Amino acid sequence: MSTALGERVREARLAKGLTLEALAEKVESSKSYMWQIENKDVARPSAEKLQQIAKALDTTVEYLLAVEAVTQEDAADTAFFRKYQRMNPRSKERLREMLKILDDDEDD
Amino acid sequence: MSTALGERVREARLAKGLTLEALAEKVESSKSYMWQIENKDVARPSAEKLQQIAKALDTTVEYLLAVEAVTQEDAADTAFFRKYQRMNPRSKERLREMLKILDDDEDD
DNA sequence: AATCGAAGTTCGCGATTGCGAACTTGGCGA
DNA sequence: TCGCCAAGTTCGCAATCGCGAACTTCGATT
Repeated sequence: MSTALGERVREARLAKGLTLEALAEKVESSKSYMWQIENKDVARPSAEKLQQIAKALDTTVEYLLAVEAVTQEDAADTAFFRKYQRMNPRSKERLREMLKILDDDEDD
Repeated sequence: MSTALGERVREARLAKGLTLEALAEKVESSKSYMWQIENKDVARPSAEKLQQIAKALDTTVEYLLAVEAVTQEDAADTAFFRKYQRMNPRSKERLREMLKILDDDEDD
């Protein structure tokens, strides 16, 4: 009766202490539809809606949609990327440099 | 008559040398619908469909949906993340450590 | 225990998605 | 130039989205 998507949305919503109505407002949607997404397995929202939801809940569409269980690794990855995005351009640049070095090192 | 989404899908599809039909097959959809997404501004695909498209075209839902022009910064960010994801766990771990350090440094 | 409000749930319906199948276009070889 | 085939396009319809408005639950307050 509920999907992985539904469970993830609910979990993220509650984690932020939001009600269905509050989420609906952030997302410019209706609470009845937010409820359906969380509870009815027929609810397959449009990409636009889901992106708004992801943004409101501070995650990504990718994460919300992931079919299989998200591994620890995946979770760490998206968390990493979110932090990265919030950094200032100089720090980003430095991280990108470091990646380049590590990446080259991998060929051995 | 065509949207940013449509243009991005078309661009990515052609870049990979795919026909509408070939893309449709990868995505488990129809070529008529692929065409509509690229050409009709009423086409607002479901999140699931768009994720399959993003995967087939080697991008992200986020990128395909981005409303405004994607800045150089954004492009660099997603490119960075894609590379990061392909690295081995040890390298990832090291990058995460580095981010932590740089992140703390930003408070000054 | 009665009332109140906030959160969640159900229902019905117009609007939109997504598809199959037929049709058009354009390039190329005989 | 004609036929041929692949790629792209149009059309009509079933299935689904997404919403408003009413209804239910349930805890808190008196």
